[in-house]
Amino acid sequence: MPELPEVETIRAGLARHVLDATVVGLDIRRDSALRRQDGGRTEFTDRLLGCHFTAAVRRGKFLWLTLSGADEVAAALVIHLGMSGQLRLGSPPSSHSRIRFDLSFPDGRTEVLDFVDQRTFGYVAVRDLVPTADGLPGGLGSDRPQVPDLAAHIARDLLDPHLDRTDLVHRIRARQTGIKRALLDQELVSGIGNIYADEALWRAGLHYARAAHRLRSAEVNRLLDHASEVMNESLAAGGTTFDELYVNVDGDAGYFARALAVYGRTGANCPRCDTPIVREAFMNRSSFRCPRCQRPPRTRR
DNA sequence: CCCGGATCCTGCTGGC
DNA sequence: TGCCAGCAGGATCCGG
Repeated sequence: MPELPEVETIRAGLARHVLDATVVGLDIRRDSALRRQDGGRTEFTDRLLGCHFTAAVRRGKFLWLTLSGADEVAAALVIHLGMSGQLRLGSPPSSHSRIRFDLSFPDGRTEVLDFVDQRTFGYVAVRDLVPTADGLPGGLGSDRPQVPDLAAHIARDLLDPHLDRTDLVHRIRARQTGIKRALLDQELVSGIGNIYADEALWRAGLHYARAAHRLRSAEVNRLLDHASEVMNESLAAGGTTFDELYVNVDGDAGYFARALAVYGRTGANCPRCDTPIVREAFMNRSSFRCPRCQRPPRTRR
């Protein structure tokens, strides 16, 4: 399940391997992978063929390759991995490959880039770039103040040097909802998914249902520090690989799964106090927590 | 406007 | 052994 560290690992891989590559061929194997493409496969093909990639950029879980070519409008190939999307370079054919990109490099070398996606929540699309609301760079990997229209509503993430932390804390505390729901809201702060939300809450000793507006600024700041710390640690380990639905562009797994304290560890002992970790349904998904380190809030009546 | 629940999808797993 | 319910969860859509 790619969250910020996994998407960033993939972005860095693309930045290393496909910049300056020209798209010389496309094999669209499943139309639904283009469901966010205006004009469908025709427009996708027309806008992409002959372009080359100029930068690999990321904001939260959104990834894009900026394009240079015949198109007069600034555009990018937007990639959202959903929950099982992968980008693979020079990998053997996969039955879950949705789009294949034939790339040609200035030195004459060729390579195939595959968008692989088992559970099909991911998508790719060529979209226009629009100015950022704050005039600051659109994401990690580019100095241009532009983002794809599709990602214009997505907030900056915790690894973004232009994130306004004071404003973020203020906006989280203005929410009439539980703290985990706020952490997962990509319009508040992007990049955090179920895994890193649970890990950050465990590190901070907070229950997922604690009311966001009842937390002190210092508590929210501490929680965000933990979230950014756990994601940086994961990034250093190449991300979290559970069930092989996440690998980097070279097909390698990440090693952070072994460092998780609570996520997916039902019945295992809390690393801090040895109490068995519990799993609970919350927001239509699983939440893992230590029942001792993360006590439920008293319900108001 | 804000909040929260339902929904899309596929493949694997566990229970009977 | 075979079948089927349940589970995994990104973002988005819609109703209250």
